[in-house]
Amino acid sequence: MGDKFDALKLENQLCFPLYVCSKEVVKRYKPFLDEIGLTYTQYIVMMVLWEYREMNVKELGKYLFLDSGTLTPVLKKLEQKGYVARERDSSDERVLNIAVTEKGEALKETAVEIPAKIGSCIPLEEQDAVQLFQILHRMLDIFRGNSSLR
Amino acid sequence: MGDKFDALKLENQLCFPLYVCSKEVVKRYKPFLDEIGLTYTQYIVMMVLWEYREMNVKELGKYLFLDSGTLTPVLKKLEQKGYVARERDSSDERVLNIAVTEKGEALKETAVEIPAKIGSCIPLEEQDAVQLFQILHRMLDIFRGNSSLR
DNA sequence: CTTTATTTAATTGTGTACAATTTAATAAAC
DNA sequence: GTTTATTAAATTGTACACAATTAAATAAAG
Repeated sequence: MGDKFDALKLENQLCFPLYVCSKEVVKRYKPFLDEIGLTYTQYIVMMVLWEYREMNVKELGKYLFLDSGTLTPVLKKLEQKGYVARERDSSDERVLNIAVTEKGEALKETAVEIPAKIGSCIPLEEQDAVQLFQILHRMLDIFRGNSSLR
Repeated sequence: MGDKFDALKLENQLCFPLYVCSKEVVKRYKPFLDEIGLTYTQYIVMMVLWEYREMNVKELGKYLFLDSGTLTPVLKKLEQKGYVARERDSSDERVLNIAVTEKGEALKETAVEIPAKIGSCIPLEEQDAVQLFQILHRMLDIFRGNSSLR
């Protein structure tokens, strides 16, 4: 029937399955990311840079919803691995530009195989997957402040 | 049009918005959880214990998708705060039972207000929220191995 | 009964995440 | 031109999250 504490039950939350599904899906990426020696966070940073070639830390943070406290060590690690170059902007020394290196560009050729391999990591019917994709992207737009995109 | 690297674009991923939305929603819980002095992880542990009163670490981990490396320090913190009691099982000393204390039970009365306050943390139309809830719970069931529940 | 295998938590090490502060550089105000 | 405010990264501190290992207890096999 339900008592006054039903609202506190885990099964009635939207947040909890969101939190768990996110973690579980990311966890399923690991074997594939291990093959190219990247963590999930490093991977999404590289995805942005593969697409845009160069971006500063602030822009990267806005795009990925991560702050400098998270990005700084991740970018230093990617620099160590030789996939990105970190260089201060010549016209504004506060800005740090991150650019893909040739080695980083080469990694893209291996990485491009990953999304297909990973398809089965999200155990949903095609229909549900599409629905989920749309709803989450609508939410993302709102978080980005682009709610006008409907 | 799209090139051979389209699969690597962030906007084409399902995982990324899942990852971001999870973090952003949890972040929006913070002001409310601060009021009762709990972190999100501590909160979901308490939610299980408020419902079941007592559970051992292994069961708790299965329920929350967390391992002892995460739970041990969280449970010690909750014990410090006086909300739970940690006691070895008398019939099997390997098992650590976690039980809500009276103080923990008292906290429930304050916490019950939280879910309602938080409603607006997920910026979705009612219809989308219901859809999302159903899809994520289907996914959760599969992760739990209960795929037979349809 | 003793050796071996399994199970449960705890521990260790690495990598995020994020709030809050600090530092340096640039811009704005005076 | 100097003071003041703002901005961008880096740093610091706290709290997960998880893989891998360890330690202790129990169960199974011999």
